[in-house]
Amino acid sequence: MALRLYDTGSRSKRRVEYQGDALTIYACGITPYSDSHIGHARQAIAFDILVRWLRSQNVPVKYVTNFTDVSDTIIEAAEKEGVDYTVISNRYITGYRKSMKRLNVLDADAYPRVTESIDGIISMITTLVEKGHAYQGDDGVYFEIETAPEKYGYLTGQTLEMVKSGAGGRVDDTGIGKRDHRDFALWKFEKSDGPSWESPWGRGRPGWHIECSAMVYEHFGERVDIHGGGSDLMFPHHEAEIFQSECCFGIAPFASHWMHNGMINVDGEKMSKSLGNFWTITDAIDAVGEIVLRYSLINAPYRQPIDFNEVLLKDAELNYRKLLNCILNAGGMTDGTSWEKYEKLLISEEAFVSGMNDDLNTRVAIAETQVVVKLMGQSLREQNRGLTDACIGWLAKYAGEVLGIIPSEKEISLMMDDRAKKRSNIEKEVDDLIEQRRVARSEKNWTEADRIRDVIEKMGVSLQDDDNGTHWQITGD
RNA sequence: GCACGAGUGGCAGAGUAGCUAUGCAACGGACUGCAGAUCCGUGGACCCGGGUGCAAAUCCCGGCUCGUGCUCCA
Repeated sequence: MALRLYDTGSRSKRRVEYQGDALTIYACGITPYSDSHIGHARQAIAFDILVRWLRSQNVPVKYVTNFTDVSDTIIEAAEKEGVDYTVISNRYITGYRKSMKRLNVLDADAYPRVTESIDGIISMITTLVEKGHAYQGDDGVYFEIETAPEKYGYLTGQTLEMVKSGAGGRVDDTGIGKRDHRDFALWKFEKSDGPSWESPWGRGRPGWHIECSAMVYEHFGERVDIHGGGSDLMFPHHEAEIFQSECCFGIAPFASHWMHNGMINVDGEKMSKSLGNFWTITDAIDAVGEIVLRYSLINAPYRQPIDFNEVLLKDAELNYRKLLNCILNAGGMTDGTSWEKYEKLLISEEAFVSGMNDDLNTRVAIAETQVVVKLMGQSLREQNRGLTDACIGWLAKYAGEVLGIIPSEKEISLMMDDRAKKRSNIEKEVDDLIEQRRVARSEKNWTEADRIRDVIEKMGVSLQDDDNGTHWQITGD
């Protein structure tokens, strides 16, 4: 396979390979305790682009992403509202799925939930206890780091000693029954009346990390080709998964590639509720539209931090408008037009493909898309239908199918209808005004001509004067 | 403190040894009565100091600055 992907484990770009019938991808999803934010959107889009790219290259892919549908945060939210915890998790899962759809994120093959994976979780913990990697403490079952110290720091380069010295007071609150503060919980015993399940060690609920190991096993077996999530999950979450899965099944590596997307800052600061610079996905979509949001989130390659700010959004919006206008001006999408006769398009294709194969460089991919949009602008001007159709074919495949930044054909044709309707509603009036303006212009009455132009533009119409007279079109909404 | 990553034109942001990134902005031009839109073109950059090379933004060493992580996190 031509795709080279950065692997956090080896800290290098490595060729992607797969062993079974399909390439397996697991991404850690959200904990649904509040509205999803643009950081969640970025993570989902990064993996969506990975899946779309592989599929467009005819690689069979199985993609699974989970919901951590039981957690302290969910339980707190439920208590606050006086509802069952499932009310909270279901509400935000529904909201998340809805947002993903709007952002053109394709459905994963499965969305497992912790609460539906309890059996698998218990069975993994049982094995870990039997093999001597886990022990029961006063308040839960813990994984014992000292039983596999060589695995510590695989993703983050941290050593056992560093965590002890640097973590300050925070390590005190993570469980009182541990032998070592770096051990992590596999099963937490029931404290009050929160959700809990029977287990060989007593009623309780899973620790945060074990769910993903269990779900990967359930869907893919002992190992997975690509595993990932936000870079903030590297430690401790993903390192904990490595301990659990590798020790449970006696295999290594658990994941061939670890893929981590970068975080989002807002106006140069970390996005957080307390700073008040927090964007939920729905807020962002309301502000700029769903595809512009998606465009802005793939403007930088997935590993780079993104600064979410006015300039980024303005840029994404402008470039998206250009793309969309070209398509609308060309009369919408056309089916299956190839571009192999046009050398410029082949060159752009080559650049796009090699950019994507180089660790999913969406920045290069977007740059090539912009090149093609420009070419299409020339083509429309010259009324070169063959080239225009070829450009549309290129854009449909690369900007549409791969990057997901073109609305569906259905939406495009709705936009076209809408334009046509608007046009026919005002056609007569505009034509009359243009005629009046033409007369004023022929009399060199520029004041009157400009006044009429203002009137026309207020109707949402833009005029173009050229040799053949005056043309007009509905301004992009 | 330790770990990981980053510092590129006015701005966003690719490139990782020799060949135009791209977009916005600026400037010049075509078109226009003017403007807008569109198109054509121009200039301008590689944090600092050393080193290796015919050649370094790109590799190596040192420094400075910034971001993130270090058991809530996408």
